[in-house]
Order: sequence, then C-alpha cells, then structure tokens
Amino acid sequence: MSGQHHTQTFDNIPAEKRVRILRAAAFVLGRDGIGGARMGDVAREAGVSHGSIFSYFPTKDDMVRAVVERGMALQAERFAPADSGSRFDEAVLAVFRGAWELASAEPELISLWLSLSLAENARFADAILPLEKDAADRWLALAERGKREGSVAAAADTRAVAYLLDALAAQLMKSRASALERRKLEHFIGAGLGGEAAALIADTILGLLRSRD
Amino acid sequence: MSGQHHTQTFDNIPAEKRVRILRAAAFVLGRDGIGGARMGDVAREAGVSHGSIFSYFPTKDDMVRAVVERGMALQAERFAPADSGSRFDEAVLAVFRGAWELASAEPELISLWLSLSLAENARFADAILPLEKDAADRWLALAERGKREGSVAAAADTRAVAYLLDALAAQLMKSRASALERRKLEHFIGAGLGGEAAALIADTILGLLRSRD
Amino acid sequence: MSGQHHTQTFDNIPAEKRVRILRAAAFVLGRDGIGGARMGDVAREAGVSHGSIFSYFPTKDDMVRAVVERGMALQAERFAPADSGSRFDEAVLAVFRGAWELASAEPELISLWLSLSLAENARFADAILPLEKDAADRWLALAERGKREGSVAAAADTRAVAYLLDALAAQLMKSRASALERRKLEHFIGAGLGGEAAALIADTILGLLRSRD
Amino acid sequence: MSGQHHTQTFDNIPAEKRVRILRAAAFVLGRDGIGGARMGDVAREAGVSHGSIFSYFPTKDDMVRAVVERGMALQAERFAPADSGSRFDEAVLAVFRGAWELASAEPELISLWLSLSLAENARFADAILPLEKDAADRWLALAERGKREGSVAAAADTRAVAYLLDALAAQLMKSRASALERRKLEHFIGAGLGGEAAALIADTILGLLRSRD
DNA sequence: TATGAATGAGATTTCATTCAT
DNA sequence: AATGAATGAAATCTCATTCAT
Repeated sequence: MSGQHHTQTFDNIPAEKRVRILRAAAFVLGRDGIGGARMGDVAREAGVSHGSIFSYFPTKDDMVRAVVERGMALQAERFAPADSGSRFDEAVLAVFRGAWELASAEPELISLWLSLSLAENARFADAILPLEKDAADRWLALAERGKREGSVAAAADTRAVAYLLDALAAQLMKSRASALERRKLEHFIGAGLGGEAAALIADTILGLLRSRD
Repeated sequence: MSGQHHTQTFDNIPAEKRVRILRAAAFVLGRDGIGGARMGDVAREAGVSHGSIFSYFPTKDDMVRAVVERGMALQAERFAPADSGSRFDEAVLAVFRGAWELASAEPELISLWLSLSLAENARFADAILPLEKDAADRWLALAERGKREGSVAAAADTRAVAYLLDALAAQLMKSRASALERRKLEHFIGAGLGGEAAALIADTILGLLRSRD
Repeated sequence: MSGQHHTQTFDNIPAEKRVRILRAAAFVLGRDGIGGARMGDVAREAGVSHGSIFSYFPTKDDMVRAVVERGMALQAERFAPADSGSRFDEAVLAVFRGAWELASAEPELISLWLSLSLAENARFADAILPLEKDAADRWLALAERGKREGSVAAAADTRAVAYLLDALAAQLMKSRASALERRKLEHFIGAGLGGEAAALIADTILGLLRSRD
Repeated sequence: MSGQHHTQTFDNIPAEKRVRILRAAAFVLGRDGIGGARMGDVAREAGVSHGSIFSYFPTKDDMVRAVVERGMALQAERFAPADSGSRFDEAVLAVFRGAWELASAEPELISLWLSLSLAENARFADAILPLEKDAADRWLALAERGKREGSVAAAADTRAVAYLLDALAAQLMKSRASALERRKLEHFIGAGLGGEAAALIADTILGLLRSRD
C-alpha cells in the first residue's frame, strides 16, 4: 500500500536536505508532469547530483509516492482552522482561503495532485486515495456541523453538501494553480479579484447553504 | 491559434475514416496522457499504418489540437438542452445528466480534457480556451435566466453561481471518468448510486439556489 | 521456452541482413560477454542504427536467445559427417576436426556458448539446453555405433564414453577459442601443432577406446 | 604480473576477516560473474562496509586477482592425494573425487574459474596462467607415472593422456558447479548418481587407459 | 581504520519523425 | 496515398570509486 518509498539513505541525511529534495521533486513533477519530469532536473533543482536522487528513491515512481505522502501533512495544515472551535461559516471560509494560499505558494504541487486523478497515473491511486478519503471525511464532518449549527439548510443532503464544498475547494485551487483555469476564472468573475475570489465563492455558497426560514 | 492542424490529405479521406482516427486519438491520448501516448498506438487503434498518421497530422501536437477541436462539437451537444426553451431547473438537470453521460460514453475524452489544465500542457491553452470560454458563457447565460425566472436567489452573485455550476459539472464528469475520483465519490455519497449521483447533486444545488422568501 | 525472440520486423528484412546482424551479435557477445556487450557495438558492427537493433529484438536478452537459436543450425553442420555412413573412427575424427574448425572460424561464438554455462547466465538455460541435449544424443548414438562396430571396448560404459567424447570435443573448442586455454594446450602438447592438435587428441582417444583382445 | 593486489591494510586485519572477505568475494564473483558482481554485494556478504572493500583492494580487478591467488592453495589441496605415494589408479580416482568435492563445496569458485577462460576476462590471464600450468604439470607427472607403472598403455601419447585427464576433471567440476551442466550430465548418465558420477567416469577412463597386451 | 553518502560516466531502451518503396 | 523499416536523441537507472567524518 503506502509503505516505504525512500531508502535508508534518505532517512540518514539532514532533515533540511530532505525537505529541499521533496520540494524540488514536487516542483519539477508539477511543472513537467510525472511522465515529462526528468530526474536530472529534480537533481539540479535540489542541488544534488544525478546519482544521489536514485540513492534516495529507487525509481521515479517511488519519488512520486514520497512526494505525495508529504502532501498528507500539508493537507492537515489546510484543514487545521476547521478543526479548531470556530463556527461553520468561519471554518469554511478559512479552508477556502487556505486552499487558495496553498495553491498560490505551491502551484506545482496542485498541478501534480490534479494529474494523479488521470487515467495515465492510475498506478498511484493507492498513494493518493488515503489523502482523498481524509479530505472527504473532513468535509463530511464539517457539513454535519453546519447542519447542527443551522448554517446549512435542513432540507439539503449532507453528503451532497460535502461533495459540493470539496468540488468548489478543488476548483478554486485549480483556478489558482493553472494558467488556463485562471483565465477561465477571470472570464467568469472578472480579472483583478486576486485573493478575493476565494472569499466571493465562499460567501456565495455559504449564503446559499444558509437556511432562511 | 486555432487554424488548421491537419493536412490536406486528412481532408481528402472518407469522413468515416476521419472520425475513426480522431476517436482513436482521443482514446489513446486520454488513456495514456499526451506525453505518454504513442503515435503507433493511435495508428493501431485506428487501423491505419504508422506512417499514415504523420500524413494526416504534421506532428503529435497537431493531432492533439485536432482532437480538441472536435471536442467543440461535443460540447455544443452537451449544452443543447439548455438552449431550448426549457425552464432553468430542467436545463441544469439536463446539462448535468448530459455531462454524466458524455463521461460515461467517452471517459478518455474527459481525461484528455482534464489533462489540458495541467502546467505540462500549457502550450495547448490557445486550443482549449475558446472551448472553456464558450462553456463559461453558457453557464453565465443560464445563471441569469435562473435569476429572471426566480429559480436563483436574488441575493446570490450571478457570476459566482455560474462558476459554481461549472465547477460541479466538471467535478461530476471527473467523478465518472476517473477511477480514483469515482472511488472518492462513492466515499462521499455511497456506492451503487450509478447515474443517480448526477441527479442527487443537481437536486441539492437547485434546492440551495432556489430563493425561499 | 524457446518461442519467438525477434520481432516481425526482423522477419521482414532481407535474409542477408538478418545473418549479418546475428553474426555481429555473436561476435560482440562472445568478445565482451553478455553483460559487457553494448548494444551500440552490435549495431555498429552490423552496420545498422542503434535504434534498429531494438526494432529487431525487444531486449538484449532476446537478442542473445536469437543468437543461441542460430547455433542449433551450426551444431547440426558440425555433426553432419557423423550422420553419414562413415565408420566410427572416421566420424569421431571428423567431428573433432569440425569442432576445431568452427572454433577457428567463430571463436566468439564458442566463447558465448561457454559463458552460457555460468551461473550468471542461468536465465538462458532454457535456450541452450535443447542444443546441449541434441549434442548429447548425437554422442550417445555415436558411442553405441562404436560398440557395434567393435571400435569401442565392450567393457566400457557407453554413456561414460559418450560423456568423455563430448567433454574432449568441448575442451578442444575451448582450447582453440580462448587465448588462455590455447596457452594451456601448448603447455600440454607443445606449441606449433596448429590444427593437428585435434587429430592427436582424436587418435589418442580412439586408440584407447579400441578393444585389443 | 602476480605481485601484490591487496593493500597493506588488508594484511593488517585479522586472518579470519581476510578469509571471510575473500570467500565472500569468490561467492559473489562466481554467482554474478566478474562484470556483474557488485562491490556492494561483496561488502554486505562479508559483513564489512562498502568503503572498506576499497581500502583492502584498490580496484575491483585487484580483488579478482586476490581471489584467484587464493585458488592456488585450494588447487594444491586438490592434488595432494596424487603427490603422496599412492598408485596411479588410486591417485586419479582421488583427484577426480577431490575435484567433485571442491565443486560441491564451492560451486561459485568453479564458476569464477570457468569464467576466467572467456575472452571478456582475458586481462586476468596472467593471474590464472600459473595456476593452469601448475595443474598441467601435475597431470603430466601423473601420466608419466601411469606409463611407468603400466597403468597407461605404452602406445598412448603421454601428453595427450594428461590433456585428456585434465579435460575430464574440468568437465566433472563444471558438471557439478553449473546447473545447466548438471542437467546435461544427467541426460548423459541418468539422474540420481550423485557423487558416483565422478567414480564412473574415473573407472571408465582408467579402464581404457590400462594396457591389455 | 571504518563508514556510508556522494558522484557521474555510461548502458539499455523508447518513440516521434523521416523516407524509400 | 499508404506502408512500415530506419533513425538517433534523450531518459532512467547502475555502480565503481572517492572522500568527509
């Protein structure tokens, strides 16, 4: 399943170097795609030798998995505000903003994450599925909280609401990370909104969700 | 920009063969990704010789563009129900169902379309952008109609509503076309819903959109 | 098992080219060893492009197998004199001479054949075993004929005699094909014997085999 | 030529460790071939660090030479019975048995020794030739003794007889050490003979050698 | 002296594209 | 117009050897 994808050597090197390498890998993988990324580029980007990369990860696929596993930690950070005691509306807004900021800071990571849904990368399903299920569970929990707090209309299907929030957050990140999707967002919303796109979308969906009787 | 991506020769062959080749190309491109697709596989899948492919499309990228352009026609079909005189609710439901059915019939085409948002395929932005803008305009028009008909709460931002509907439709197709996303959908909604997932999502969003004052 | 190791393409090219490639492959494989041989060297030696070699043989191992299969035909030639109606003594002498000449003409093929017995090349056992068994059967048949003709002492174990003849023929080829073994032969027999080494060894073993009662 | 192939450091370590390393090297070299053997495997097999190997032997080739030199001692043991005062027949039988037992105990060493005759390993000729000449001299001496004792037909060429005995002993070891050759031996002699194969071959050749006039 | 991380040259293999037939 | 053999640039991965600790 998810096991160990890096070598003992990778565990032995300084933590700072480990992070540098994983970030470099995510950057190149996201920029060029999994198939298109060249291990030599990762090495150069990380400032290590060509051969060293293979002493850390037996194969390119193993490197991809190691990068994906690091994504788990980032996702936990993204949802952290929702875990604190804040109200539903605040939590959703915070997660949407967090998604937008993550996509701003590491667009290549989002691009990599998007590519993992593609048929061509189906062999990584086992690596990414736990992350997806984790996100789904967080959204489901949030939707239930919204119901209890009265911030989500009683008539709405909880699961569908969770799916809807997940889809929107994903689309927001995509709109930030992909040049094409950014132009599409601008075509919808108008250019120059910057970080406020996330807030506008959040406000709109929160308004719709709110029960008005 | 969008000009001519195939050769004169391609225009000269029977229409049936042209379609067969474009479908084969979409199939292989979607299954293996643009980078991973092999021209030889397209040839074999289409039942033509390896060399012939290059007498139809000067390069692999040209073939991709030709396939994308064919997508324009499919998109028009998908939105056809919305163009007819039906009410907002019926139109949205029909488009969601159409999206689901397209993704069921040609999952590889959806996979290809999804891959075009990735950074690695940014060079095809000019080919896909008209298609995206067209879709956006159709959603914007629909959202406005919803407002006029009173099926969309007056307080909701029209552009945000359109963006939201587009995101949901895209996510639905993704959930159908990608094995990974299908498992994610099942984690949200429960397995075994089949085609009713589209209806459940549509009902929920339509319910939320409806003004109740 | 022995199946097909070359591609359809290899079957399609002219026979003359096919032989040229197989000879070039045997030459390089024998000279540098299976592990040490470089596909590029085979290509250069055969006068074809680097890529072409891989359009004939999917992998290096497949190429090795194709070369080994060609060895079957050469072995049949080597034993041809024994199949004709000649007497036992003449047949053995002819086969020994034939072995010596084959090793003189294609020493690299012998070197390749020797390397196939090594543990490192155990994965080719299925390819070489039929050839070995064929040789064994021919020696067994010859030994039996010797017994019937009275050229082999009645007291001698037929199977052991066959094994002995096979071992000697193999050692003769090795002595001819390997520089090291040639020096060893010279240390035994004295230098400058040239092709007469085969005759001396054959005469000696034939003399020993002959019953003298 | 044969000089010193290991470092001063190698002389300084405990004798037990020295033997352990040389045995590990022989094992890996025989199993994977000289080209295919990895220095890291030798290190792991010997239970020392990767870097240490290079503090004992400047290069891989030096390590091979050191291993070959150790083979000299083993060979002396193998011929020890022939040096004692036993009769010719007993001596030959003992050497054949010794060869069989050595090949049973250290098949990888035999595999390594066999590989040294290959063209690809010609650069080690200077290391192995003394060993080969030593063996040749022992067989020549034995053959002469056989003549004097009347155990070898007077008409037989002494040098050819020595060559023949050497070839048979080598073939026997090969039949024991190589899985492929073992199957070939079984095809000749029948399976299940175990250690008696050496005795059968020895009896047969001794019977043939014996003069009967 | 011992360790094991680092290096980089080099090997197999792939595949878009060309071109003779 | 159609075919499929030929080409060679480029990418992943290996491993002997070095060297800082």
